[in-house]
Amino acid sequence: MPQQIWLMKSEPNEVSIDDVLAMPNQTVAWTGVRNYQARNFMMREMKLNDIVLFYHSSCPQPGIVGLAKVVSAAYPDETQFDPTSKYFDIKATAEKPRWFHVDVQITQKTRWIGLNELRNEPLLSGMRLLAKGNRLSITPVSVDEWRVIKHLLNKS
DNA sequence: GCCAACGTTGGC
DNA sequence: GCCAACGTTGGC
Repeated sequence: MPQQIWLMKSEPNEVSIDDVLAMPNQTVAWTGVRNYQARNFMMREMKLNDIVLFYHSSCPQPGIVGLAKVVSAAYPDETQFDPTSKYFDIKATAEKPRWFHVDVQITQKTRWIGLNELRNEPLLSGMRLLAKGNRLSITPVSVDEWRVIKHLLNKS
């Protein structure tokens, strides 16, 4: 499968792009996903070196704040086994883990492209992120949408 | 804090 | 398998 592009949401009060930049290798284990569709994207469709748009959600300035890439295959999310974690899942076992995730490495902090700016771009009207009622924390981005976003990034 | 929209759970 | 009730997401 050719390289794909993804948009991944993170809440900056949990893990901001600056938090990730401060981590070893600027890499974060994308734990805590508890939605099957988002999990399945990571388990079944993500490939090494896929491009990731790093998005801040549930915050005063929601939007794209950086670029990243997928740097691991999917593996079991340790937080599902930890009773003290808010992501603990009592139905998950080491033999049959429920939740998997990849590791993501920041490649570039970019300017902020706010939700409004994305919405105001007609060429992005089909973006899954912008679909009415979308709540998925991981959404695919088409090659055409990626091209438009790269263009936006090159503007001031 | 509100609330629309969606996903999950569990009784039947 | 249906679907009501409940929980979560996330922008505003």
